[in-house]
Amino acid sequence: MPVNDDVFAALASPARREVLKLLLDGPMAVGDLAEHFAMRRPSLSEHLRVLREAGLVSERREGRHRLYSLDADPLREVSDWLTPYERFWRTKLASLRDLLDEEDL
Amino acid sequence: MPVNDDVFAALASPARREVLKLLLDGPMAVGDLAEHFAMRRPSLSEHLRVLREAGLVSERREGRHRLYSLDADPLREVSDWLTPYERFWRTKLASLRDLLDEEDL
DNA sequence: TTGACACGTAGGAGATATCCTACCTATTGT
DNA sequence: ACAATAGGTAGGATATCTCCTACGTGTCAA
Repeated sequence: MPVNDDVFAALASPARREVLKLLLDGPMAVGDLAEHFAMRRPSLSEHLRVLREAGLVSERREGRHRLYSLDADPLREVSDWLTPYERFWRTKLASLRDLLDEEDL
Repeated sequence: MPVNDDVFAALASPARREVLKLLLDGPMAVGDLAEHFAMRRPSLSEHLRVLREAGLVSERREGRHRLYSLDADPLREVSDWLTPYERFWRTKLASLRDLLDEEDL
């Protein structure tokens, strides 16, 4: 139930978060993903490996392509991890709204 | 509005996530925080610096103590960042429920 | 005012991350 | 069968992380 360290570590890289974002539009082959990055493909492959090992993406072979798709379960765990912190920003928002309400007088 | 890279980088360390967890119970001095860790204090100071620069904690000097408190705003941004991924686990949960419903026949 | 306390900073060692080039494997089209 | 395509692996250079010890700074208490 606790979030695996690998998930937070995987999310620490902007390139890997960008991969996840691209996969929001559906499965994508490595070559198509690569077009969105300045790095060489082997570097992207490494990022994909990190994402795979964190359980954030999965791979399906389709002919000579490899389609990567989003696996969001670990992100749900991150969301759960955030829960105890919610009240800390809820109260901030409440204070702000109170402030705005006063302004409205 | 996008999450700063520093926030995800800060969250990548289990020690730093543990600090955030401890601060859920309220502001704490460095010495009290240190009791929960095997590392030496200078290492903890470094982690606190990373958290500070990510805007996740803030420091208040109280006599010769320094009280650290949680600053959850960046975590709200992480929560916002997660939003587009929600439907990916929502549908998973829905599918699971459908499956269970069928089992119940 | 002087010693003890609470922390931070400096600097360095070792591990890990991130990028690269070169090369290997598997699949497809001809 | 063979060249081209898609993508991974190997290995290395450099940067960054994470920990350490040693030391500096500010504050309090006697």
